[in-house]
Amino acid sequence: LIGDPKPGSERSLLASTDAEANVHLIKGQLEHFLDFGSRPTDAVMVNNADWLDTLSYIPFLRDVGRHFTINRMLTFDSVKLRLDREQPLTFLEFNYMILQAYDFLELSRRLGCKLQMGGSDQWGNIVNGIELNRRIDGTEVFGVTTPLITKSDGSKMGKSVNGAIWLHEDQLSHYEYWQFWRNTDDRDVGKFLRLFTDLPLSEIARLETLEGAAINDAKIALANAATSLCRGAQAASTAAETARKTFEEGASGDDLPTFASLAPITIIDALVGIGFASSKGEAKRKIAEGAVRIDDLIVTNPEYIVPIGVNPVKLSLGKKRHGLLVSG
RNA sequence: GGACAGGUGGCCGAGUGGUUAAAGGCAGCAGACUGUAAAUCUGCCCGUGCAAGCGUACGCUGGUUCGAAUCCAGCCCUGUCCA
Repeated sequence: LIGDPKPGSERSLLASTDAEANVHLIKGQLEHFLDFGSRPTDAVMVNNADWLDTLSYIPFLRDVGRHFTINRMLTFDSVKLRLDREQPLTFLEFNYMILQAYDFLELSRRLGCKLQMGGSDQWGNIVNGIELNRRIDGTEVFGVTTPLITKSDGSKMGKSVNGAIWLHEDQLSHYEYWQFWRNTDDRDVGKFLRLFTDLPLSEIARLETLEGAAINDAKIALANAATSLCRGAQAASTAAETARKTFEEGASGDDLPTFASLAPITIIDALVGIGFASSKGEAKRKIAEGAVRIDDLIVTNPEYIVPIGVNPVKLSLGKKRHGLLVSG
């Protein structure tokens, strides 16, 4: 219910019911990668509300707060950035690092947790937790941080940046997820293969040597492996097959995004309906730019009516975005 | 509580009475070139409409004016310094 200070602005506060719903969703996603069972080596997911909710302010300040100096807290990046930019930082946000440090203390006490891992932006928070354990309990715990994953163009692979890559199908279909990896920048292919797939390193080494047009094979391997891992093998092969049909044969696969209509509709409504354009105006502009095709024929007439029949109609925006218009 | 500075489109940031749907940059989308890559060049980038236009928009609410992002008043919010 309290988040890390974001660089830009204050976080909006989540209602506790929303936070709870998020917990379930996150667990669902993690289950693709971890086993939450009862065996000794299985993963456990805990809720820090279990200990944070019952904290009393004054005892907490006396026991934990005295181990933190403001001087030090002000030097952490998340805080410093806000202050340097003359942006507001509320006391609520300022407290986040203390609470995260305290979480580590509780995890160590309750579950014998010895290691905290996170992105490099969590460095300060993790170090605070390590020190807190040492100062209060005299226990030795550890932290590991990894560099934030960036693309070769310098942009972060975060959920807040545009073109976010969503783990959950509701946010991004299997096909689009596959396409994300398929469209990886050449320079990132090797890195992503290592980070996001469990392919043998020898195989990755081989794929990395591909150059020129052949590097596309490596991208396909990346897309297949990454999609299998997160979305399942079935989803990966369907997406791959759809992509193959669509891009290599000029046909269309059934995993493409679809938009259903009962009656023939205008090309503009079709573009908006399927999500290729966010407004009618944008749809018109794209038509004027010659970017819109129906069954691979460029549509120049904004009044064009798309026939909706038994067979799906392929609607394309640009070279990469394809979808199907179906009856229904 | 006081003094000063500020709140502009997804973000950054110009703009101090009309020619401002608001310069420029970033991000994004499309076209050309390619390999469903990058770089580069070009176009687009509030909504609606075929269009003229209309609607909405520069923290909020009022006011002045033929006309306000721009002037005035009150309020809200932020920063810096002071108490």
